[in-house]
Amino acid sequence: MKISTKGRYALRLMIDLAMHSTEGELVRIKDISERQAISDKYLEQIISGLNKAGYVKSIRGAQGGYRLTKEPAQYTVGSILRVIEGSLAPVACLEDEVNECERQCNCATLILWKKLDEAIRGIVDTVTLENLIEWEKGNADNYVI
Amino acid sequence: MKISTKGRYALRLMIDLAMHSTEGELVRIKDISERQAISDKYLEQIISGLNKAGYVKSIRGAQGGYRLTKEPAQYTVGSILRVIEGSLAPVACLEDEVNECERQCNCATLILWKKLDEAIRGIVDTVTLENLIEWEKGNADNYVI
DNA sequence: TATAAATCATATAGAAAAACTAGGAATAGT
DNA sequence: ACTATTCCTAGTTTTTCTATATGATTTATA
Repeated sequence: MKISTKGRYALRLMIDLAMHSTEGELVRIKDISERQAISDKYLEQIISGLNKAGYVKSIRGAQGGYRLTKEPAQYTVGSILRVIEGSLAPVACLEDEVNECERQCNCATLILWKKLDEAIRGIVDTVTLENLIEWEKGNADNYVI
Repeated sequence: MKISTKGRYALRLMIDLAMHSTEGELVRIKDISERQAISDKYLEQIISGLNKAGYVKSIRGAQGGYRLTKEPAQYTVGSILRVIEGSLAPVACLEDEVNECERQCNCATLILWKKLDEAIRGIVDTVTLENLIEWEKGNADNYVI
């Protein structure tokens, strides 16, 4: 019941990107890698997924880099995590439109999983990248004081 | 971000135990294994943990078996899952009393993880084994109709 | 046009965790 | 004694996670 390292890195990557590209400047993987102390090759893999999902725009070649394609408020945490981790449902049988589990007709735990799924979605689909940035700024202030 | 198979089996085991030991009768692993279609050796491992946690009482030898030690309403889903899976916190840095992560002072995502953790606990620490049994009975009825 | 700087693509290695499986010891009722 | 059961420990297989490695492709710039 853990968020993967890849998912956590993806959020930090998006926060970093948002905070270092306020005017749409391009940000290099290498810089994010250094600031966040995450392997650049690993970040490449992660951002590749975000790129294919259309969450970031990439420019290749020298002086290239990445920038967000939307305003931070337009990204929910859940949308980012799902690109990287796949479904955030707590059990596999909630993932498909049609539940193919043969037990579902008398599966008490399914009700539990649905409640848990709702609770999780209530957070991840509500909190946005903009919120994360606000919090990051708030914390930085606290840190100074 | 998934509940493990072991955790799901543990809940089904406890539900089965509760429903087949209403008067405190002993229930054999073999019977649970057959009813739930789960390997008996795997169930042994799982119930061993529950036994050590004092959640079930075991009687060894012929005519032996297991029974619950408390009323179903006394077990939260979270307490059962934690015996089997360990902490249900969505990130490791929420597990210890003292957060040792060096980033925590300016970690925006920590606020997110705390919210997510609260949401999860709001479900797993509220729903009890008794609730699961009620739902199981309710579903069984629906199935008949 | 050559060079350097960047992303893009793919493969693979290593470690850790998950999901079982197996064998036999200990215990207790008949 | 015999049988039925839990208890204990180790091992095995599979999968997933995390990260690294290599090189191709693209593009700005000297």
